[in-house]
Amino acid sequence: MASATPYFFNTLTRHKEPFEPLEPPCVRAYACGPTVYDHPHLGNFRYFIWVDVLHRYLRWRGYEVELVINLTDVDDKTIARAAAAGVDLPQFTERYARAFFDGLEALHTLPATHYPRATDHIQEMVELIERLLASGHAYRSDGSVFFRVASFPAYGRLARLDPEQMRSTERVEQDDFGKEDRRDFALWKKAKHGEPAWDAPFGRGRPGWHLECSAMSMKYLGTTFDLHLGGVDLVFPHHENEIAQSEAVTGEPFVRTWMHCSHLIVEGVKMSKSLGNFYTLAQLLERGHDPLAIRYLLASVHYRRQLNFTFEAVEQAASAITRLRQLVVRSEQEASRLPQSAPERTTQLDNALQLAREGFATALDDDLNTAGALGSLFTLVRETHAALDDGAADGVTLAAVLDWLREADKIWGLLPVDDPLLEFRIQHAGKEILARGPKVSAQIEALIRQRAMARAERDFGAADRLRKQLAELGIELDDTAQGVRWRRAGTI
RNA sequence: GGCGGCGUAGCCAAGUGGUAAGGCAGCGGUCUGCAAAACCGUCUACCCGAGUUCGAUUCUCGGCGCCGCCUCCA
Repeated sequence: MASATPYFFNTLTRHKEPFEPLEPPCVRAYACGPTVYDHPHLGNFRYFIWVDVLHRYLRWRGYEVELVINLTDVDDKTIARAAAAGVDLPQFTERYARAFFDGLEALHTLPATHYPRATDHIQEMVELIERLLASGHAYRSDGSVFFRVASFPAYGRLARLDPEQMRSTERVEQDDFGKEDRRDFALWKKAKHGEPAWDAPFGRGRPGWHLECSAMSMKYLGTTFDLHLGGVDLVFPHHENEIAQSEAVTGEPFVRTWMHCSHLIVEGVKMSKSLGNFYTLAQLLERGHDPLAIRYLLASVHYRRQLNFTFEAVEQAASAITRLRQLVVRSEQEASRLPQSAPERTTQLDNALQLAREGFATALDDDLNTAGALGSLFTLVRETHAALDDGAADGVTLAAVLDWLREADKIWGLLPVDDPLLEFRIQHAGKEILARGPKVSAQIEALIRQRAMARAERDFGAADRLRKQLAELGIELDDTAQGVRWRRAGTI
């Protein structure tokens, strides 16, 4: 692929900036991961799909991406929920870590390089705290340790918050007791009875939430790295605090580009349990929604725009995927029998391909404009169908289209991969029929053969009965000019 | 109260200082034994008001509506 420069919107500067990794071709990225205290919901996956598309885009652009997604497995919520469930914390969090990974798999995300867990990095966090204490950026108070925000003048730069105003906030939290300044935040929380705790030189306790991300990101990616990703809600205080504690320790810039994904709303309103419109991925899959339709929908809206999730839109997404796959299926069927030289009139399809390539790349390079890229992609889909209908396509150009669609799909992850195909020819009643589809049982294969023969005899009554019989077995048939194609119901 | 985002056809959603991608749905055709897919045609959009401009959906201001952040929620 051409080596155009991506432009990303950097929350730090609030501008789109050319993205140049510190040490190309390597890109080091950290994405704030889930707190594993419940089944991940749609909003979580909107974010993780975005991370995945960004990951795939960077690889597609030729970068070697080191992606770290952490799991928060110790915090107020995990502790409280585990206690309520009467389960050990590790056992409890493992349950939801599993649910998280299951969801990622169902949605066809590429694996990250590391999935570190907070509880496996207590030592790294303790070391950071010791260094912060030694340099005066942190202080002990009643068994806990707090970060001294006043010692870090750049505080508030990411979130664009006025430090003076923050100081005068009325809100009082339980953990605020013992702070020098309202803005200070906990690095280490004093052990409470019955809660998980670790020994540390400054007292037994557990880490504050923000610290884990500093510890794990710097451990795996270095003290300065390229990209740090999160949901918009994390801009403040989480990321602001990460910057403060990390840069206070290292004296170096922590992250070069901060990117944040907007939230998802459902049917036009905020997703919340009290409104009854709160959905986990597992719930949607149980309802029979196609995970890839969900993937498509979540990926098709620009990440900085609030995404309005509707059930109608999921169905529409499923249709859109079908359209894309239909073209791939058709092209595969027709490519080999088309002339392998390019007659002049195919320049039309070739032009369409070039336009699609350019439009697609340009859109993605512009702050990962997925909707724009899909526009280019589907324009080519239409043009290719039209060229095939008009007999204006040659095998070489069509193969190039097919190659490009597969290349583009490295970002979307919607096309079936290495789906084993079964193919056979039936010669009957003076006709030869090609049949192809995914692997099926011998019984189903026999029915498909029978029906093909019935059709060759023009015994359509029998053919329709067999079609119906196969439908009951979950197999649908498409009769095309190139032969019969079967597929599992609901797939393409 | 402070800060920010959004408002494009029936639905989802790009984009642009010179009347606007794409997907889905609708309608009318073509093709098809049936079914599906596909193709062609078609319908329909830039929240309201003022301003800047030769010209604004695109810039500015105001209004309305929706959403979010302001210490642990992706």
